[in-house]
Amino acid sequence: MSSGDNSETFGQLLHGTARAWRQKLDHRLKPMGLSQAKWRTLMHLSLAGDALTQAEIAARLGVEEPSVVTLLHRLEREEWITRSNSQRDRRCKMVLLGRRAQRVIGQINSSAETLRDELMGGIPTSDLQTCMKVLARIRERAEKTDKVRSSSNAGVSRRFTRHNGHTKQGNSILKKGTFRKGSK
Amino acid sequence: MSSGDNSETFGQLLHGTARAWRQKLDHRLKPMGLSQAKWRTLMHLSLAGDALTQAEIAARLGVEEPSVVTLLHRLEREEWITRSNSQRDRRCKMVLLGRRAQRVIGQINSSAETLRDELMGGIPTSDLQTCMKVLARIRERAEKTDKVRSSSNAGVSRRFTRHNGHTKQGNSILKKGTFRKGSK
DNA sequence: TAGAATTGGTTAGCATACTAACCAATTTGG
DNA sequence: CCAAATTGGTTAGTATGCTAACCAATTCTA
Repeated sequence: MSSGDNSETFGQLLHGTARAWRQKLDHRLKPMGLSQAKWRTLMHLSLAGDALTQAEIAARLGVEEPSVVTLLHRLEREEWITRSNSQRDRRCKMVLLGRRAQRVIGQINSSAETLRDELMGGIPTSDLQTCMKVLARIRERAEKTDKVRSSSNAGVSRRFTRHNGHTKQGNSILKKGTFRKGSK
Repeated sequence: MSSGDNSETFGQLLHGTARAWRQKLDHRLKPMGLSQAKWRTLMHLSLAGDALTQAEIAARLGVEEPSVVTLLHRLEREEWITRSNSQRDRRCKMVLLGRRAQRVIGQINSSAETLRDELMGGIPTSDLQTCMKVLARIRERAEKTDKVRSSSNAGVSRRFTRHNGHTKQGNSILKKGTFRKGSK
């Protein structure tokens, strides 16, 4: 019981605010067939002005790659984006804004911007800056990986678990690990 | 382009911070078989010190009732809580902390509190207060229902859609609406 | 240059939250 | 008192995000 034990925890407030904002934006973008997640993806593609790989998109969105896969599937199905194989690296798929997106991207962004202004308008700039400073500091700490104490068994255990055995091809040799935990 | 066009939008920062916090807490609570959503539910039950209805829980968590249903199912399956029918109101289910939860609730809360201190420690109290003030103001605005302009057709359209036709019993008469949008 | 490690992408399975639509029970207004 | 409205809870379907495990391609290294 050290710091914020007033009526509401800082964490509650933080999450509640983020949730309310997301909900509001989702609601505004819905008539255009979008949502916050989709809009953010398109926005980053638009900002980049160029094709991006899925890994780059994941990094910019701040989410994991598997999450991006489904997201891009939906965006592709609705023809917001196009995916093609890279020439230089056959592992990569290059993601491009489709025509449909290019046409309405401005309108979409301005919706998000209007909301931003509605929500933050009238709040003193210095307060906003303080707030952002605090948030940035908290996020920075939260993103630091917990000291994991991986002393004894590092990459050893759990090598034969296979909780779902979907070995598409008949390979019988396990490739072992490939851990990739704190990628960055 | 009025307010926050620096390197990162306020919204991005807000969501990123909330996400990082949640992830971190989930990670810490995982060894105890919990997650943020579950922990918050147990915490509110513990604070109340008494049985709560599902609607009350939803309100305190700040989520919709259908979300609570699944959440409570999981908590019940894992024996963190108990549900029983209310005597006074046969519609209600009273939710109680199970023994398992009562035993470890303190430990769980202190985990969350430790994290809170780690993330917010060293930040000037006045900065934190400014930040909370800003967040509260933003949330308040975001939670206000968008003026919906429901002038012409209010409860009329979309009455025969039935995108999923799961009429458990054979009733052929539609009960129509029961809208309940901005309940509070 | 061959094997190991890394990197990009995917699938399966799960957690969390939503909306729309529904039933059952209770309250309310004529 | 009875019909209408409201309230508590549920189900179906979907969106978004995660981790674990995997394949294919590329890069690194001994």
